[in-house]
Amino acid sequence: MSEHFSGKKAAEIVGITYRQLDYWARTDLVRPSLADATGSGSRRRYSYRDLLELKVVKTLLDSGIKLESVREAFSYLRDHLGEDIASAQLIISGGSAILVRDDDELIDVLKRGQGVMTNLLSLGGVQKEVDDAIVHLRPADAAAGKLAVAPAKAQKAAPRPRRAASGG
Amino acid sequence: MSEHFSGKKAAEIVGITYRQLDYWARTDLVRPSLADATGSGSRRRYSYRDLLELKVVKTLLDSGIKLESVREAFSYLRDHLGEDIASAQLIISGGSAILVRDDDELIDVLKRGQGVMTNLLSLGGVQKEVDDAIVHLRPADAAAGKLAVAPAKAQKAAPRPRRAASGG
DNA sequence: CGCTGAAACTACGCCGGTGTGGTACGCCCA
DNA sequence: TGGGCGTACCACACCGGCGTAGTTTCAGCG
Repeated sequence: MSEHFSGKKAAEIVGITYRQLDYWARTDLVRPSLADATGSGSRRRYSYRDLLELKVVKTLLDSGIKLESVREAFSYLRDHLGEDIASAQLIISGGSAILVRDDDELIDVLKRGQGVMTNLLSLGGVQKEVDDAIVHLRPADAAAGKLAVAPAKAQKAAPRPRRAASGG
Repeated sequence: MSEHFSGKKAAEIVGITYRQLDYWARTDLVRPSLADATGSGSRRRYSYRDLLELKVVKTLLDSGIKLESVREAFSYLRDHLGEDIASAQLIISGGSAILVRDDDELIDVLKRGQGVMTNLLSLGGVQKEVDDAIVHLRPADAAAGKLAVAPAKAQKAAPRPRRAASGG
């Protein structure tokens, strides 16, 4: 029933316009992994994991990153991001990106990157925001706590929906 | 003779197109502080300090930051950036920006910013790059070391030389 | 099995940030 | 004071990333 999210819901939850969601899907940035659009009238179905990705994109945009850079960062993210999202730190710099799990490691990377611009994002916070938004936008029944569990599971069970990314 | 830089030279040194330099000057992002344009045929004169600002902008752009965010960051930078450029770390996040001088302070800020995107730049490296570029593009006479002094002064005038620009 | 509403699609426009190319104007030197 | 050259200016175009409006088509219901 509610393991998936419609396009509109997804947009609401992560705080973007439908137009953005649509554009990102078409241009291969974040596609619904449960059900892609198959023409006019069909329906996209976003997974919880997709919401996380959408939220990361939005967060990056809000912080002043160009969409182009976000695309490049994501080609890296998809390969290296496992289930343990909350504890990871994402660092992007131009076209490159790095994932860091440990705080000390993070500091190390920062010091090494002298002179080079570095963009940093704590993924744990992103996940929390999405969870909160889902609960807030819940139509009553889910407020019963059902979905408060599902997200935790979703990140563990999520297989990797691989789509053909066309170049970058 | 060489305390200032023409528009074209400035663009060369920092590695941007003249069109960008022109656009940025017109739109009030980085203006030549020694002599602004007063109409067609006039000449802009950039100071060394201006070069640093230009280079910071370019570095931010290269790292994937939107020009709009750069503008906002600079309105903060101009107020708070003193002489001690080399030891400062610039952190921007969307519209806000922070300057950090100390490494521990930096780490503190990063941890505090859980979930919020953070963009980080070490200004010391930027200065070094500019200095190198100036030397490399020198037409002989300046290679005599005249200008190698002026930049050095800028960073030495600082009250506390915390971290030398050697790292990078 | 047909209706209907929602969501995907299409077409068009806008704006910021630049590339290109041509023009006009000062600055410097003779 | 005039000539040449460097440079600012101007007009035009383009492209990405959307907003807006209108159209098409499917999903799900009765």
